[in-house]
Amino acid sequence: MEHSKKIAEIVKFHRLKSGLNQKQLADFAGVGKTAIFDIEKGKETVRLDTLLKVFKVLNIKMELKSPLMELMENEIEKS
Amino acid sequence: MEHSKKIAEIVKFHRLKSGLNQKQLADFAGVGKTAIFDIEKGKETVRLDTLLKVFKVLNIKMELKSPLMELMENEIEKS
DNA sequence: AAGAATTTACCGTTATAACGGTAAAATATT
DNA sequence: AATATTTTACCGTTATAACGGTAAATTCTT
Repeated sequence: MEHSKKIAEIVKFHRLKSGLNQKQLADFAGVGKTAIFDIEKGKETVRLDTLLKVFKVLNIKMELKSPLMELMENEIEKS
Repeated sequence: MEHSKKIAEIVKFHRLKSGLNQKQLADFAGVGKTAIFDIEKGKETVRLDTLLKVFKVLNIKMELKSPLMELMENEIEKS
């Protein structure tokens, strides 16, 4: 499954579990109703800040992982 | 630290470890040089697809986490 | 220190994300 | 089945992301 489809599923699931409709989630997140609709339809071209506002309301955390990541954390703590 | 600053750091670190300059990374990712510059400056308003193209080149994976997530995976495997 | 490479910054142009309004379609409720 | 709620879809407007060009500032190399 592509990334945005997974995001779509996750957002919709969390919204429903929170007992919100699209408009309510939009208002809580401070975005337009269209943004929620688009995200849940798997739109790839949403802006990061829009997505993050929605994640915040739904208590979803974004993590980045890579083989180099622990190496990076070591270098940062040295600084 | 805010989200986009962390993203900025991570992208820059990975780019340098890959031995690429901003233009080269931009070309590999199929985005403009300005996009890399903006991401590394912590711009929040980048588009998701732009960010994901860059992540792909740098072998960075995006994961979403939440308390509800395992519940969701269970429900999906039932379907 | 001089020169080369890279990054930062600004610009004008183009494409389009975000928005709210509206209405039809789909879903849920009674 | 009828009604209410929610979602989907389309629209026109506005704001701005993405882009490449350019040049100044910074960093790296010799």
